[in-house]
Amino acid sequence: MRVDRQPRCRCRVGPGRFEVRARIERFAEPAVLLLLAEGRSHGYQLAEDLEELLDEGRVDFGNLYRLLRALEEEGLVASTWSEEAPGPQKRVYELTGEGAALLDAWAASLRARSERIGALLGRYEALEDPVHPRGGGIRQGSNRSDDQGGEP
Amino acid sequence: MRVDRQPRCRCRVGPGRFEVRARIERFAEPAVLLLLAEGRSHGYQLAEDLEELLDEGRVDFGNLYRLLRALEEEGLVASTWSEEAPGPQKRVYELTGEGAALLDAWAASLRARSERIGALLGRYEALEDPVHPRGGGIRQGSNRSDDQGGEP
DNA sequence: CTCTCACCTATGTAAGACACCTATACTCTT
DNA sequence: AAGAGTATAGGTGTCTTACATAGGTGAGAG
Repeated sequence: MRVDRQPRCRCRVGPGRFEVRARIERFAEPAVLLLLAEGRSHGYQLAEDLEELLDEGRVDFGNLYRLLRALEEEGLVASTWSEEAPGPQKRVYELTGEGAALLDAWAASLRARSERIGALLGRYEALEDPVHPRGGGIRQGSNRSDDQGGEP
Repeated sequence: MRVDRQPRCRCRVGPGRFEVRARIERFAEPAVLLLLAEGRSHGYQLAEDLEELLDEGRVDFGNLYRLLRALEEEGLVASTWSEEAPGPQKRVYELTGEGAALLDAWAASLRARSERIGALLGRYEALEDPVHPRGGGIRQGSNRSDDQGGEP
């Protein structure tokens, strides 16, 4: 009964090798709002479009449907059960004015965050030290993890 | 006994007005690693530098110290109590080789994430609809939040 | 007809990240 | 002695989310 939870942000996959997923909290929200701004859609379809837009692994259906219902409760999206559908029932969502305003706020915040990331990356690039494998090298020497038990 | 917790990601501050904080999860970690790559430092000093680097509100000391201890436990940073200090004792941290490798991984992931944000913003800009107050307008009509109880 | 499978929606749970709060101790000024 | 600034640390509740499970519909296969 293996668990092997995928780590939320990062994990070490070997000596000097790490997997990092820089995730934006609640990033699914602006993504969904954008997709709905581009046109009405239903949960399952949104999940497929999100997969392409977010470029992460598979989207979690459970959380997506929860998000959609929460958005509706807040009046940011509105839904109706599709009538003309031949297949199983679909709850079709569309953006409200409030939802569009929230998308605007998200866009502004994302732009600002992107600039902050750029600033950090700029300082990272400016490091001239021998520090930096630049190609994912190992270089794990100088691990002086001794003597830190020496509180005077 | 007011609580008024600052919202984690976003909150509505009025009709059609939202405050959004697009946060990167665990963003303090690459920031701390970068600061230590630029030079050894101690917790309190890091907090001040982080404030400038992250451009968010005040940094939470409790979580920062917890992060530093966790990083040390993983061998990503190493600490010693400063001897020559005139003030109260400081635990001075420096980056290890493993820590530098993690910083590299973070940088790569942040770059990728930044591109994803750019892609989303590009599609956002491409919206030609009447949707978009562009100046934080209200426009909250069409909130057709009725009839969604009509499951056939 | 029944079975499987793809489509579509939904709830439960636990781990992880974090905002907010409190506590301790040292140093220097007033 | 009191107070402010520096420096480190532990506690806790809430939000976000990865993973698990469940139920309903329609189409095609056996």
